[in-house]
Amino acid sequence: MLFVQKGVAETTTRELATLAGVAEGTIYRHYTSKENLVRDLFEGHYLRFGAELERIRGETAGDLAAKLGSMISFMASLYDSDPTLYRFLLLAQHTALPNIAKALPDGPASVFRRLVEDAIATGQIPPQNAALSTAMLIGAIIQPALAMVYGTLEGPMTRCVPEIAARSLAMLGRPAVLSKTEEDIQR
Amino acid sequence: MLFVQKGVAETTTRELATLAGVAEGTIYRHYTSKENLVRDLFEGHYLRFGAELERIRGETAGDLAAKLGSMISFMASLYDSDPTLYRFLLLAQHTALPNIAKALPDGPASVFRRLVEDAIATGQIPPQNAALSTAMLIGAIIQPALAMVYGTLEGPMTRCVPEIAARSLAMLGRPAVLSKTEEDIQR
Amino acid sequence: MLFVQKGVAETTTRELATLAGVAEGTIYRHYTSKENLVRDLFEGHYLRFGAELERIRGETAGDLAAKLGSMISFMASLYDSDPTLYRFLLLAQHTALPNIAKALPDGPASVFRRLVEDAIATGQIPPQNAALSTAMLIGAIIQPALAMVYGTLEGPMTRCVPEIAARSLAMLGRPAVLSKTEEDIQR
Amino acid sequence: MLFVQKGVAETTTRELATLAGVAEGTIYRHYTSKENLVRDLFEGHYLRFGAELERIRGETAGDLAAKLGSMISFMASLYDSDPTLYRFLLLAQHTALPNIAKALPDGPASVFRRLVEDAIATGQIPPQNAALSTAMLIGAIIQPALAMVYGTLEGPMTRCVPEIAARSLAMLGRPAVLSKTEEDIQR
DNA sequence: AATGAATGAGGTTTCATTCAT
DNA sequence: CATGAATGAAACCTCATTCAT
Repeated sequence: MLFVQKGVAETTTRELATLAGVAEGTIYRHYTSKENLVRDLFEGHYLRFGAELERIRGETAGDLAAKLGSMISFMASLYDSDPTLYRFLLLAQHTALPNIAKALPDGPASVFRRLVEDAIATGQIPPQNAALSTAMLIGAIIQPALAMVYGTLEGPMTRCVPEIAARSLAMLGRPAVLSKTEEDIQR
Repeated sequence: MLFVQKGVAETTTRELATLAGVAEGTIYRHYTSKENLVRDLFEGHYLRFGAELERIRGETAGDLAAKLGSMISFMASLYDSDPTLYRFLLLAQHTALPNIAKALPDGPASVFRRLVEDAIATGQIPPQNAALSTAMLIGAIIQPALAMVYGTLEGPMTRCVPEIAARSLAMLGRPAVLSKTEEDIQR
Repeated sequence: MLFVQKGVAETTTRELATLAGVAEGTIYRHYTSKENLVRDLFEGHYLRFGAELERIRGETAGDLAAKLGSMISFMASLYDSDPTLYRFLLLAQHTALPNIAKALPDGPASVFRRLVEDAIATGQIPPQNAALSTAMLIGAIIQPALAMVYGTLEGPMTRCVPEIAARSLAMLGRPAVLSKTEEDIQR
Repeated sequence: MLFVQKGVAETTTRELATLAGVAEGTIYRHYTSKENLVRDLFEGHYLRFGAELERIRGETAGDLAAKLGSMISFMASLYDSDPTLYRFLLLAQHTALPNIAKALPDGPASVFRRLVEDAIATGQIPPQNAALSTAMLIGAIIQPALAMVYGTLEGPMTRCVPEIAARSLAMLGRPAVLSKTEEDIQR
C-alpha cells in the first residue's frame, strides 16, 4: 500500500492505477474521488479489523488474560503477515485520514474499551478510569509495531506477544497470578 | 499549527505565509524549500523537546518512579498548554514527516530508552527486553493524548499524571511499593 | 432535451443514454459519434420544421398577410406545445451547433426569404432589401420566444400571434389596410 | 474571442492562456475558475454595453426616432468595428452563458424596454404591449447581425442603419411622418 | 443487437518555487 | 530584503469511444 510508504497525499492516482493494473479513469468507475477511495479502502479494512477483534473478544473463553492474549496474538500475526496493512490501520489515529476514524464508532478502540470495562465490572481488575486505561492499553500494544518499523525493536511481533500481554495485564493492575511464561519474564 | 490540523501535504505555502504575516516569497529567504521548512520547524521543536526530557531525566533526583513521574508531568503540562505542538511532535511517528524522525537519534524515544535501561541496570525493575518495554512505555504515555483529541478521554492531562505514572511503573514490573497516590488509584 | 437546458457540450453521452433508456454503448449503434447524433437529431427537427413552414406558406390561400399569419400561428403553437423543441431550433443561430445551419439551405430562414421576395414581386410590399427585411422579420418573430423564456413576456405565445403578425406587416411596409384585429391593437 | 468562434466549452484554458500570452496557471490568479472568467468577461462587456446604450438613449435630444436611430447606429458601428465582441454579447440570449443574463437587470434589454415605454407614455406611438414590442424590436435589430455572419446579408451594418431604424419605427406603429431617407426606402 | 466496464487523451485546477520590482 | 505576480509541472478528474461478453 503506497499510502503507508509515501503518505496519502503523496500517492498519485496514476501510481494507484498503475499498481492496480488499470487505467487512471477506471478508478473513477469504482470511487467517486480519491478521497472516497481512501475512505472506502480504509473503512473496509478498519471495520473488518474491528469486527474481527470483537469476534475474538467475544469468542475467547475465559478471563481477561485469555481474551487479551488472543487479541494481542491476532494483532501480532496481522503485523507479521502484512505490516503495511497494519500501519495503514494505524494511520487512523492521525489527521492523514481526515475525520474518518471519528465516524467509525465500531472501530478497534471500542473493542478494547469494552474489554476493560468488562474486566472492571467482573472484578478481574480494580476499579479505574476505563477511558484512560483503554488508551494506555492500546498505546502499549501498538507502539511496538512502530518501533519495529523504525528498526528499534526486532521482530517478529509474534515472539513479543507473551511479554506484551503480561505487561499489559500488569499495567491494568491485575492481581499478580503469574503464569509460567510471565514468571520467566519477571524473573 | 496548520500541519497538525490539516496534514503537512495539505497545508499550502500560501497559508503558511499568510499565517506568518509575510509574503509567499519571503518564506524562501529563510528556508530553501517547503520540505526544509517542515524539517527545520520540526527538528527545532523535536530536539528541544528531547533535550528537555533528557534534562529532566538527568536532574530529577531519585529512582525510576521519581524520574518517570517528572517526565510524564512535563509532557502532560506541554499537552495542556499547547496540544497542537504536542500533536505536531507525535506526527514524527508517521510518514507524514518523511524520514525526519529517523535522522534524529537524540529524540525523546532515546531518552525513554535510557531511562528503562538504567532502571534495569540498577535493579529497580527486572531484566527485560528494553526495546520492547520502551516502546510499550512510550505508547502508554502518548496514546492518552490522542484519546483526548478524539474526545474519548476527558482532560486536562495533568490530572491523569499520577495514574499514568503508576500504571507505567506497574507495566515495567516495578515491585509494588505503592505511594499514597497510587494506593488511592488502586483502591 | 438536455441540449437546450445545458448546452450541447455540457450534455454527456451517459446522460443522453440514461434519458433514452439505453446503455452508453448502444448510442454508437445508431450514430457514429456524439457530433453526428446532434447533427442528425437537429437536422431531423430542423428540416421537418422548415418543410412544414414551406408547406404552410405554399398552401395558405391569399396574400402576404394570410400566409404570414399562418406561419406565425404555426410557430406560436409549436412554442406553446413544446418550448424546448422550439429553443432547440433556435440554437441553430449560434455556434452551439457547429456549422450545421449553414449546410441546410432548406431551413426556415429560406422560407421567410421566399415569402418576402414574393410579396415584393407581387407588389404587396414596396421594393426593399429582401435580405435585410427577412432578417428583421425573423428576429421580430422569434425574439418574443426568448423573452418568454426569460420571463419578460407573459405567455401563451398563441395570444400574441395577431399583434406579432400585424407589427411584422407594418415593419415590411405593407400599406395600412387594417384588419379588425389590427385596428384593436392599434387603437 | 475564441468563445464566439468555438463556443465556450470548446475553448480550453490552455488556448486562452496562450492567446493572452501568459501561463495557464496565471489565469487563476485573476479568476477563480474558467466559469468565473467567462462570467466576468461577459458581465464587463455586457454591462458596459448596456450602460453605453442607456447613455445614448438619455443624451440624444429629440423624439423616439432620434433616440432609436442613435442607438441602432451605435450598435451597427460596434458590429462593424468588432463583430466578434458583438456576437459575444448575443450569446447572452442562450444557455451558453449559464444564467448570466438573468442576473443582470441593467442589460441592453432594459434600455429598449424603457425606450418603448417612454414613447408610449408620451404618445409617440400607440398604446401597446410594451413587453412584446420590446422583444420584437430587439429581435429586428440584432437578427441582421446574425444574417451577416452567415453571409445571407451583405455588410457593412452601418449602411443598413437607416432602413433598420425606419422599419423598426413602422413596426412600433409610429404615425408615418416619413423623413427624406425613409421616403426613399418606402418608395 | 445490446451492454457497460474499461480506456486514456485531454481538460481544469493547484501550488511550490522563481524573480523583477 | 521583502514582495506577490507569474510560472508550469503535475495533480485530479471527465467523458466520448471501444470491445469483450
